[in-house]
Amino acid sequence: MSEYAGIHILDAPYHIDNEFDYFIPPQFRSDLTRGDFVAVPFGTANRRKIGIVTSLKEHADNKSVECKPIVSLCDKMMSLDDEMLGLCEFLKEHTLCSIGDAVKAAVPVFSLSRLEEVFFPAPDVASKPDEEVAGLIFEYIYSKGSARLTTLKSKFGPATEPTIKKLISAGLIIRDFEITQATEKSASRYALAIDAQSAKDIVAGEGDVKLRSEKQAAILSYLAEADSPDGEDEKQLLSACEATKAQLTALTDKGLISKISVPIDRGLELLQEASTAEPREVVLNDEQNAAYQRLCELSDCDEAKAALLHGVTGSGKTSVMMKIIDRTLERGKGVILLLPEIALTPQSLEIFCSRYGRRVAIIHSALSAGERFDTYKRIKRGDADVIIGTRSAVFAPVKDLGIIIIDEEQEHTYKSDMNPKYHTRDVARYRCYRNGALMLLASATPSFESYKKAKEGAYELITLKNRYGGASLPGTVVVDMREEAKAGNPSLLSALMCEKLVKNTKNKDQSILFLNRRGYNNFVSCRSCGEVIKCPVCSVSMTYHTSKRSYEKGYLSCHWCGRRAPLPSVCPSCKSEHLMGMGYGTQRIEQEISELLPLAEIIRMDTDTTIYKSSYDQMLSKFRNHDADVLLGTQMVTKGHDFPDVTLVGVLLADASLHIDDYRASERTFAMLTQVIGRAGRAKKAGIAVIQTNNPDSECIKLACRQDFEEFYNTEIKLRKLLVFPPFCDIALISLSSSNEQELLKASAMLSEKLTETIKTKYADLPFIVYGPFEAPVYKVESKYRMRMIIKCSLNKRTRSMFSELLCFFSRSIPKGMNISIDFNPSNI
DNA sequence: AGCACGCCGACT
DNA sequence: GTCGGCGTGCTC
Repeated sequence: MSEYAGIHILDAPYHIDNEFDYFIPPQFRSDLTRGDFVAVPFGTANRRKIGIVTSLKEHADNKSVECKPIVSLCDKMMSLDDEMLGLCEFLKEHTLCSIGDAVKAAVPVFSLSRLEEVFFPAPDVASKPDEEVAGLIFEYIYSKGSARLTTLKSKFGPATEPTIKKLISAGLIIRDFEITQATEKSASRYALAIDAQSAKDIVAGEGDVKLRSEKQAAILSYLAEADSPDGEDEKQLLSACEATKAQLTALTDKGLISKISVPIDRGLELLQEASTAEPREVVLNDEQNAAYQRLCELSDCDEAKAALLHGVTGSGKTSVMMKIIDRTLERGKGVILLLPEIALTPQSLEIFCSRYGRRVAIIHSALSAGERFDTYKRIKRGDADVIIGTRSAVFAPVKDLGIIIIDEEQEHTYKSDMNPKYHTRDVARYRCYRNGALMLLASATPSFESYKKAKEGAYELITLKNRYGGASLPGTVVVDMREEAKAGNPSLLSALMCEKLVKNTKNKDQSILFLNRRGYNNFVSCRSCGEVIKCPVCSVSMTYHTSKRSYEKGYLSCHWCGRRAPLPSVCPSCKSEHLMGMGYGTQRIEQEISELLPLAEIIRMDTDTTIYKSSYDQMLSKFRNHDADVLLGTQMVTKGHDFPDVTLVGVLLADASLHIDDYRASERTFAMLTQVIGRAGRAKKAGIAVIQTNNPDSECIKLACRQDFEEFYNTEIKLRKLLVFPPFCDIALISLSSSNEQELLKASAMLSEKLTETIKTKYADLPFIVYGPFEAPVYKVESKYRMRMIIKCSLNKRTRSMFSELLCFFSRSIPKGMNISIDFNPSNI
């Protein structure tokens, strides 16, 4: 029986994330296995840490140090099986994260539980310390029996830690650790507890309550101005009023405002109701049936396979998916179905819940800690074998996995941008490989990486060319907005768009308008000096938003940090009064349409109107029930919902996303246009799509109008090859960030030097193309400056180990407050 | 990350 | 002469 265990510490930083050997006390030897979680002493202070057993061995590898013993075993329930442990090791190697980061992604509880320091009074203490603070702290611990460090710190301030050290060395108290569950995620919001008018009176000094502090008055007047029953977010409120939490507390105590705690759980109760609906019968047409038969062959052989289901919008991919899920379940195997967050609506879930009932488990980012853990256990017990969720659901511990389906495969939300920076596709491929399962990617506009692989035969390519039920693609009209401008139309709504909207509404048909820009005015600039108002902590301009439905009053908002500020009355730089809002957002368009169609019901759907998932769902059902005529919004309106009565789709700025500084700009634009155009004419009624653009000659826009993915791919892929961009190479993005600009510049120079040196010496045989260091496209965010380097290379074991060395070197030598990260094939450049 | 060891400046 | 600054190096 093994006497030693190799262990990875869960919260180790990357450069010390090695296997450490520990002695296994005899009582643990019989049931300790790889993948178990244990508590171990670590470091000179022997602080208690949680670790995971990654190997068992007869002898310790390092003979020069004595092994410390394992302290205790965690519940076996949590232990990782061989597949999951392997996955963690895979993630460490492929994304340069620590084992701990990978474990936290795979087992949600570990990201939510922490070790906390607790103090107990030592037995047989004769006298309390005579020094004042020490006496107070000691007495507190003594009277309570025990106390956590965090509690003590908040009660006794910065002197706490040194004092505690003294108390420990004097033998008066004992230190221990306990594992605590992090508290439920909730956001604090504040609303007026009195009516807006009385609040305004108080601010003006006319009310029955007198305010001493100007900041309190500012808060009160801000809330009175907004006057929203949902209240205002604490963070935004504080930054807008430049106030502190104490002032909010003071107002709350006076009874003038009230605090609302909103759990960041966005209403899942809708799902339970959904499961009572009658399951819909699935009938496949010939083309769908052929696709299904092919998938069955791939799935039935129980070998790891991958397929790409490429079907035009409306071709009925969902039905094929449902059939193959049925089939997989019949064969006694588990299913994971992944959807982009935005497509995870009660309507889309209802289809699956009604069909598979209690076997379904739903996982998404907004689950509370408790729900997440319950779901995890339910799946692990085998009580749920149809897992539906967003990217983190790819880790669901399903028994006997048979298929992983990734719907809307090209969506960039499948790439994580936090550690571990994995792509869902890669995790799915690994898991399918381990389980002999089928990975099925589905999309109308696949990513270039996947489509290339499919064409080369690495994935089985299955195509659905026809729309289901004979529905026809909408006719498309491209409007040249430059001509509109020449003709003196200052609006973002072309004459044609207006005409179609009016006609459509008159006919009681519905319309969808898509504009990928929130707010009222894009930015505010001064007509005298040309200055644009920028966010004080980010290097971007602020967007003007209106409050509620009055188009008069509004505020400035930074879309990068969320900061809000009132609109100044004079230009901050030249004091001129001629400030003007420029550029159009959804709010401005909403106003124009309501003037154009005074009787129509308009729904505006963007992040501002959908703070809660429930409001998003309500809007969609309202539109579906034909209780509204126009649905106007950002990305959200483009996603897979069937609205049979929609006959007009308008894209207001088709080229807006074409000019962003990313090699995938046209790929994304094409996908977005294809999707939104596909929203029209889903049923018997014929539809039309009006595409407004300043770039009517763009091939991307023309091909999207024809929904000709094949042609678009063929053209664009040549360009990629010529310029050497993915999928013909890999991209590594190294980012450095710090609030100290001087230090950052120094560090990035050092990084560049070190990188150049490394690839010229030890890795001279490998091709690397290095760009930078340069400033990130948005150089400053929340007062942190960001530099980056981009490296084109071909990822393999050796290139990854080059980056790993670099990351190790920097993560131990960079100053405090600075951050380095390496992202392979990032979703945004 | 956290903690110890270690070598130079401003204080009783 | 000491207290304490943070540079460097290690953690089974």
